[in-house]
Amino acid sequence: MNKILIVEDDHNIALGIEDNLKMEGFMPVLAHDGHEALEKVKTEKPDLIILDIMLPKLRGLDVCRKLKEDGSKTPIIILSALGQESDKVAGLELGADDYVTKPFSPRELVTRVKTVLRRAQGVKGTAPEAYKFGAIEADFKKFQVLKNGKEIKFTAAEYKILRLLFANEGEPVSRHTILADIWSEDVTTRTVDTHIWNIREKLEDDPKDPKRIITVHRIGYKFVK
Amino acid sequence: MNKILIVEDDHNIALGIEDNLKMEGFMPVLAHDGHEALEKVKTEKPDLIILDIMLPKLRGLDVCRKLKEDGSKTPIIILSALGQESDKVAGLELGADDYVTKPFSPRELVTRVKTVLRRAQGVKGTAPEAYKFGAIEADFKKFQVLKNGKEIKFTAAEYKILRLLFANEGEPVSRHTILADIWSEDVTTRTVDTHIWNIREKLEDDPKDPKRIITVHRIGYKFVK
DNA sequence: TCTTCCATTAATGTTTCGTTAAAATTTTCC
DNA sequence: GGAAAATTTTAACGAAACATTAATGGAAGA
Repeated sequence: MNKILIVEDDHNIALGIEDNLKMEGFMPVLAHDGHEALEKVKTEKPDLIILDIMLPKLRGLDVCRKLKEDGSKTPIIILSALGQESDKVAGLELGADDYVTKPFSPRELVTRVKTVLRRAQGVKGTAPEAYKFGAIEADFKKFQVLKNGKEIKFTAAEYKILRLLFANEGEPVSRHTILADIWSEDVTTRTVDTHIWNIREKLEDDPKDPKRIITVHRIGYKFVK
Repeated sequence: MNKILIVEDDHNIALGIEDNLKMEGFMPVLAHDGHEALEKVKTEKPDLIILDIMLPKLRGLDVCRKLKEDGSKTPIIILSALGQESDKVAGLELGADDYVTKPFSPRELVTRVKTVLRRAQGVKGTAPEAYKFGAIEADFKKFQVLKNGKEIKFTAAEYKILRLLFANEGEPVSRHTILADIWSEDVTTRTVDTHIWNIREKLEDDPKDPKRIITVHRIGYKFVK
């Protein structure tokens, strides 16, 4: 069973994450600041670290850097609020394996944890983080989507949906799956439609006649090359 | 008769599967989370495991991994929702023998169970949700059917009927079975006819003289290569 | 021949989706 | 901390897609 170190100063968030990971069968361990984090990495030897980038005493990025300096191979998922984009990118460059932006749904975090662990355990066939389809290049690690070499700006929600659709290229993803993965279940269905509409406006040549983000009536949406 | 372990947290789905397997002469055993599953594998020694990938406590993939680690040879069929492609792929690579995407028809699952059991003695090789008959290629996970390389658009209901017929290729499927499988309860019989008609219009070279979707008088319809 | 079952078409009813605007919320910036 | 900006969510309505019913004639089998 996988042990997961949660480095998070906000107690409520930490407990929420802990509960959700427990329910999924993981063994969570808590640390409230950077120093405690480094200590517990040694004593607990977790399989994965969930690291809030905004920490007291020692900044999350410093924790990340320190671990890598020490030669740690433990995968890291960064938690960051929006508007810390430079921090996120910096974190990824320091060797973080994934990021989750606040606010996130428990489900989303669990999905990322599973994905990163699977990847760390060397199972092939997992969704990559960079895609290139026709005129579109997407690198979700860099928060960057290019169309004909020009950057398209997406909002956080749009990124999350887009990444989900890309990861399931060719296959429809149901509204329900999108909702469950990205929100905590209880959002009106139409919200997804609106986001899809906005994504199409930015991504498609002709949003009225989409070629990439295809509606599969009564089933969901799918992304095609 | 063969003993089959159903690992599924949703009670209704579990009972539905159980009923259908019983009717086909199998001996179903239930487990509703990952820990119980591992336990029952030891105590019950099933011939096949039907495993929902989304489970509380212990993730389906971990159950799968754990079994293989323990050297279990018991075949596994994975149940997964739409849009969890990466999980499905990972599952197959972890040694699952087949997967079925929710929502599935009971009949289809039974067919898979039989196929996997038959295969368990002899040759290996997965034939999941994709079929190729003559000029027709069907990929139900992509919701895509090609005829001579060109896509034919089917509605959701048509897909379900088609998938049912394909899964029972060569054997007639009764109207009653179609109704029971695709609609929960009794709809007017004529509805099926209309859908069959529409499918023929799209699939057949000459809908008036069908070669693929054959009427078996007083019995039902069958799909032939 | 007679009855039952099926094909076929059109029409009606229902659900789902696209689209827009505006309200609510969150984030940014001062 | 508070105003402004950006984003997310809700609501609403029309349009499109789809499912179902109904009705008629024709084919198959007893």
